[in-house]
Formats: sequence, structure tokens, C-alpha cells
Amino acid sequence: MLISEFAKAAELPIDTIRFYIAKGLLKPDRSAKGGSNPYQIFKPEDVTAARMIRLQQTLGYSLGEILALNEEYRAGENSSERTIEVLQSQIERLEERRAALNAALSFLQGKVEWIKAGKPNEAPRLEDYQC
Amino acid sequence: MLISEFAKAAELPIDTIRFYIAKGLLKPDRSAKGGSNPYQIFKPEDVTAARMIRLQQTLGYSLGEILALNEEYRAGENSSERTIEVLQSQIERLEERRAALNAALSFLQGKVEWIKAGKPNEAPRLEDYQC
DNA sequence: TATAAGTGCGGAGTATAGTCCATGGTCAAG
DNA sequence: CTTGACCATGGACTATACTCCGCACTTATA
Repeated sequence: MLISEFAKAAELPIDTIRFYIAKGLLKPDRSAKGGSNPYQIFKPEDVTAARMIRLQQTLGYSLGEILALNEEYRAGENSSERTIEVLQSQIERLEERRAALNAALSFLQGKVEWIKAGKPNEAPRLEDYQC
Repeated sequence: MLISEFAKAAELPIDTIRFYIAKGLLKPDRSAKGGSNPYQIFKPEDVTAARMIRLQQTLGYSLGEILALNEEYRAGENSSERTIEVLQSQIERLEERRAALNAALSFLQGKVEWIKAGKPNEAPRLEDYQC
């Protein structure tokens, strides 16, 4: 897969892909086909990797953190215990984020209920939700 | 409340507070006490507003979006129907975000299970989760 | 072999979100 | 009335994450 095809598959601009390559987040093969090809070749796994990067971004990680997490993950790949540790720490961080998100949702839903009920005395207060 | 006290209450650097004021995200009173005071005066509600901004940030909104959302909210404050519409759209966006987050969690937890189970043939694939 | 389309690379430019600093004004205590 | 702590403003600076541009090279097609 050449970069333009990969860009379509990953739904990312080519420039962004090159930026990720420069940052070390993506590592397409160079010179496949016996060294005659000067272009970067992408595998289907790279599409998954790109999707993972975007997912991690929406979860609030910077590209630097994503690189560190993914390298940490790769480093622990030969030890299942270490891999599980890495995954668990990522899961914990996501669970914290989910808790904050749920608190925000409760807060907003509480506001809706409060308005629908004809504004009884007390409006929901942000401080009452652990956001 | 003067800015240094507010900074402690909101747990934000003074410079960041000033930055938010410049962006229109916070609007402390100017010249309270009969115009004799040239300083910005913060109310407890401003602390709540600051917390809300940080919460919205962790949920992935940019300061520009937060400003727009909050102004939209204020604009609809005289109409409870409009207010509910605004809140509902914010709630929907948060629910989408929660769905993506839950998908990511399932994916990571699936990976842990897969490793713990001694790596049966199929690893969980990101594409199987709507992230 | 010309020509268009695609690729790689370096470097400049942009947007966002702060962060730091110098200057100068204000205020309360001594 | 001076001193020290606090405050406001403008402008410069930083980091992150792109985004765009120009140039040179490659490859497929006519």
C-alpha cells in the first residue's frame, strides 16, 4: 500500500501521516520489492495503528505520550506480565476519564431535569459532581 | 475575591486566568465598590465557571468551542426550551464520547483477557470496536 | 520519450493554549 | 511618604499538532 491509498484507508491527510512518521508513530517499510522501490510501503496493521493513535488522541493523550505508551507496550510484548501491566494502567486512566465524563453527564442531565420540573429551588451544582 | 484568591480557589495559574479573561471565557466584575477599585473582582460562580471550563477541556473541547457552547447556553437562558435543546445537544456529544471511550475500554480489556487466557488464536481487533 | 500523477523531504507557516516578563499603577502597613 | 505586596497590560516566547510549499525524483501512461 502506498501512502495515498493508506491515507484513504486511515482517513488521514497525507501530511499528517508524514508527520506521524517523522515523530516515529508510524514506521512503514522502506524499499520493499527488493530495494527497487524508493517509496514507503504500508501494511494493513499500519491502518490499525493509525486508528489507535486517533483513538488515543480523543482520549486526551498527546502524541508524545502515545509514542511512549506504544513503545512501552512493544517493549513488554515478550513478557505477558509486563504487557498486562501496561494495559491495566491504560485501562485505569480510561476509567478515570469515564468517571469524569459520567459526572459531567449527570450534571447536565440534572440541569435538564431541573428545568423540566419548573425550576424548583435548587439548581444542580458542579461541585456536587466529581468532575 | 481578587485574582490571587480566585487562582487558589480555582486551582489555576494567574496567567491562565488572565488568558481566559482575554478570551472572554471568564468575566470578572471590574471596579466594584463604587468604582474606587481598579481590580477585577471574582464571584464564587466564577470558580464554578472555571471548573466547568477545565471539565469541558478534559472532554475534548477547545477553548473556542467552550466559549461558543457557553454563550449558546447563556443566549438560551431566557427560554427554557432553548436551554434544554442546548443541554441535550451537549449531552448527545458527551454520550458519543462515552461510547468511544467504552469501546476503547472493551478493546483493552479484551486484550488483557486474551493474554491471560494464554493467547488463543484470535487477538481482539480494533476494527471490531466502534472507536 | 514527453507528460501527468504520485512520492519524499526540508523548511516555513498556522492555530491553540498557555507561560513569562517588563513596565507601571494601587493599596495597606509602618 | 516610603516600602512591599499585589494587580493590569502588552508583548514576546514556548510546545504541540498539524498544514502548506517548493523542489527534486519516480512511475505509469500515451
